[in-house]
Amino acid sequence: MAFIFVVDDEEDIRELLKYNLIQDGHRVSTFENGSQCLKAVESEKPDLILLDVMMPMMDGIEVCEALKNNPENEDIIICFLTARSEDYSQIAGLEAGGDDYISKPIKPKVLMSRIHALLRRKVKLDVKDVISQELKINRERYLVEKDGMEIQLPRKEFELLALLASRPDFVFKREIILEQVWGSEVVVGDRTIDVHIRKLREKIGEHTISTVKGIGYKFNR
Amino acid sequence: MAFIFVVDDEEDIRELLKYNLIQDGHRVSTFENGSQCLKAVESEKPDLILLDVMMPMMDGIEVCEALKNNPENEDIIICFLTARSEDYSQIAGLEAGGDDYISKPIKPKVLMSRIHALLRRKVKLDVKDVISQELKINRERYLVEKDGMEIQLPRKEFELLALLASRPDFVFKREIILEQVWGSEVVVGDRTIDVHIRKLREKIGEHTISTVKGIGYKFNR
DNA sequence: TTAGTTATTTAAGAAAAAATTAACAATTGA
DNA sequence: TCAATTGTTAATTTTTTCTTAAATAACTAA
Repeated sequence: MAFIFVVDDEEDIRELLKYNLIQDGHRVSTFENGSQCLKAVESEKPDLILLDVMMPMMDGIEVCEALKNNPENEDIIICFLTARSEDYSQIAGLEAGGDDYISKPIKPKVLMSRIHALLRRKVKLDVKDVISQELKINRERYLVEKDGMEIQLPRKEFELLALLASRPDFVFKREIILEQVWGSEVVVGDRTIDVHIRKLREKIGEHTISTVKGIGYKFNR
Repeated sequence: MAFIFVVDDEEDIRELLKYNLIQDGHRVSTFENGSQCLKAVESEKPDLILLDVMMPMMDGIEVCEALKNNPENEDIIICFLTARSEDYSQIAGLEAGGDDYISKPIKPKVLMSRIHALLRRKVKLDVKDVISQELKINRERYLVEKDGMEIQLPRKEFELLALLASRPDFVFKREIILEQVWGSEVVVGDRTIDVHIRKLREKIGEHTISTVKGIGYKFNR
């Protein structure tokens, strides 16, 4: 579902978080300090980093700043882990680029609902070509390859397809689709999605996208 | 993207720069003093050197002079790193052959945009002729060869073509085109791109460049 | 089965984006 | 400096894409 880094100097916390996150279907890497994490980010970018604020050597805020200084990392969601005793206003006020914070002691249910909320905002597909059976999506070239044939899709159709294909089999709710493809400000009706779905199905095959009534649509693997 | 040397006596600075440059896709070698750097230049020439001015033993200006004494190194871009307290006029006045300077403390974003600007100047010089089917682009001579016929293109048209042709099939967004061909400071309208595209198509053929509505343009392989 | 809800389909019109044209400004070079 | 070339803008037209509306079909649950 998502690729998540956990950075905390205490092993217990790392294990707790890892266990819960994996249960929830995510891929997880843990690090016991900031520099390990930064190094790892160079080779593979996670979707989200859970970052302890209080750590020896390099604190979470520094790690966050180091990350956010690089535009390539702007898509990574940072969520701080703070001890309850720490000053919230301080955390909230730091403009280091964090997206949220969760205070310890960590309640797994709270953690998970926060993570879900954060990931929902993201979903911004990575730039790599998503490949799925006889269908290839090339984000750089803005085109779709179906059985070797190149198909040019209009912008919205392309983005819609790219979104759905970013997580095959995952059902995207209509609201999420609107949020991701149209953006939160723009207000368009639900029918608009249908029409685009229809055009997509015409172009890339009826079976590739299926409807989940009452919920939304999904891309079939 | 480019091969960059970093010369600074402080390890922290070296690491910071290296980290950011690598993130940006460059190949980086670091040196803690001038003579190490000079020796390395003999075996492989970098595209750009980030050179601290204040260093024990041999300062950055001496290094620069030593480099520029050898005509073989004239293509290497030198960018000085200076402490804020140092006298700018002194730096600016030194005719040692530096191309730019960045003052400490270094803000990675500033650094990167400078580096981009410097490299943009360079890339134009040393990228060899891009060849694509019956079309050859000669960056040194600023002309295009179409079916053996030489076509002289105006500067902007040439740069636009050269940019698109540097990555055939890749869709360049309008904003990127503006950034690369016109530069980030200059503000020109989107229609300007259209007009240049049109002139290009007239001269080198309609099919060579295609439009991706809502996104930008691409050069067809 | 049937009412109620939700999705599909179609066609048409609105909106957005790009192409085109022509005129004007800036630059260059003689 | 003047003429020619190059670059930019503005206005208009054309094309493409997006959205809506309305009728129909499909599904769901009582």
